[in-house]
Amino acid sequence: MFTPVDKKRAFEAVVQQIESAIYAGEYAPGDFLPPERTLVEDFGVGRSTVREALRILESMGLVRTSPGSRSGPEVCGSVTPGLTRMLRGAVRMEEIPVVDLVQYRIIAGAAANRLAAHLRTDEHLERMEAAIEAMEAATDAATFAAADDGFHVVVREAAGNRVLGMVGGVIQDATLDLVAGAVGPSGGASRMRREFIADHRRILAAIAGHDGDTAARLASQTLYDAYSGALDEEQRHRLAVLLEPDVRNSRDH
Amino acid sequence: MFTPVDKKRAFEAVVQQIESAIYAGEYAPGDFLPPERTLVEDFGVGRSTVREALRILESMGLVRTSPGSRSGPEVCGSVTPGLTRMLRGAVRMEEIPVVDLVQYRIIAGAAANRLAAHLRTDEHLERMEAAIEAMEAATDAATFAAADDGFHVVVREAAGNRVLGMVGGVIQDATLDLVAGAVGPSGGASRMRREFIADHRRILAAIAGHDGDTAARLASQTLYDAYSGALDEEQRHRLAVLLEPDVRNSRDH
DNA sequence: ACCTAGCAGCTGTTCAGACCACAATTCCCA
DNA sequence: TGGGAATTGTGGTCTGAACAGCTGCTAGGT
Repeated sequence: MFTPVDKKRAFEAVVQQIESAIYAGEYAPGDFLPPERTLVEDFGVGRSTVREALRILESMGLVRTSPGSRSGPEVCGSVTPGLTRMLRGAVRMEEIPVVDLVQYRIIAGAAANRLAAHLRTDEHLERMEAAIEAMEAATDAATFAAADDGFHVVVREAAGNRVLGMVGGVIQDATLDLVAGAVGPSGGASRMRREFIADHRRILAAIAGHDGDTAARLASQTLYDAYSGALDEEQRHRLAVLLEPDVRNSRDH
Repeated sequence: MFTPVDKKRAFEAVVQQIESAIYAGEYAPGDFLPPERTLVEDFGVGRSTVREALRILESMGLVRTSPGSRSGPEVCGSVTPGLTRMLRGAVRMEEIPVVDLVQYRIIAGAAANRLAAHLRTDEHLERMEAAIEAMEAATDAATFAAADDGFHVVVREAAGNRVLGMVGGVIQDATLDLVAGAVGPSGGASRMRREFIADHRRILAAIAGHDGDTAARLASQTLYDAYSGALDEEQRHRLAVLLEPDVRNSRDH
């Protein structure tokens, strides 16, 4: 019946006020908050309180501070770096298994490719083609992974779903080092890499042909092939469930 | 050629050291960091620097501080609440169109139901049944929406994917007021509500029968039916794309 | 008139010291 | 032996100060 009374710490109240102001649109990305010393007067708190609040907002990716500015902390638009950082931390804390990330990529990737097949413009196709050519031209694993990254960015952009785009980007960033290690172990063994590129060409062809089913299926399969090597049997099963429709209805109960 | 020199701020170095120590397992969840004043001596920095670092770690969900403790900041076990909080803020700030949210719910809901059909336990089924009964017993729209919410929570839990669960929860919260307005306009017109409940029963039956395909298809259709009334023709098309496999390959190019 | 070097002011960053509120611990007295 | 009061260590807050970096203006020279 009783709601727990929130004994707010001062800096939390400051965080909430600034956060609300940003979410309410009073400060657009690129705008500047008042300087710290002004915020001290406005909020009626001490300097350290304001600074701790700003540190929190900065770690959330809402604002950015840089010395020498004449205008105060800058409100920045993208929160994704902070999200990526925290997600990586969650993975490192073993709070989120890697297989969950891969599974999510398969789910979201299939949907994004399906949507992209319906909604893509010719400009998207050109950029996908450019990304594939960058993959072919890559000499080291990092560049290759970055090019692959670029391809999927364009796909998500073509899909036109903001949630899919934002979350997908974060998950992709968090798994970036995985794909680098999985597909291209630096020099040699470029067969897997060529196969990987060929997969992307097939996906591109399906998207170009407005064939959402094929694009989704190929994208899922390619992701599965790229990551399955690093997973054990039970984890692979959890991924394989997503690849093909069930053919057995209420059989294995 | 030259890489930008990273002029670290003092508190960032402190954050990194503590963060690494936690990730390295030197501090297990439940352990206590040294008190602030001790950290001041260890790092050779001022108290405010240590405090700003602790605020960042706290906003990431890694540590938790409470006044009066005799042991210092506590290392938290779960980073997920912080991640969820930040994701929720990001969704709010991005001003994501409603159709994108619904589209995402269809995508993620289908996948979650498919996975749940394979991985659910009997306990999950009981809780889903309880949620449906709560929907039947609901008298006002808010309670009804909350019960529906609870059903999907169990489904995501049964699906066993942390990312899907977390993102799905945030998006569901963002659309909670929508379903309340769409399905049950308070009193009267309970036909739509009964149909909605019947849909959930069918989904539950499919999950109980390990029929992932049917569960996914029903879940997508139910969501579409619930929300499509609030959308215009072009938006409905973007949703309908996800409902059934393409039967037309490279036809409408 | 134009350009440039230098200066002043504002910004964030860090430090030191002090005080308060709070909770756990300890100690003393009934 | 039990309970309450004093102690102690903790986080939370504030103040004042000094420093470093950037910006924008200004004064000087060309």
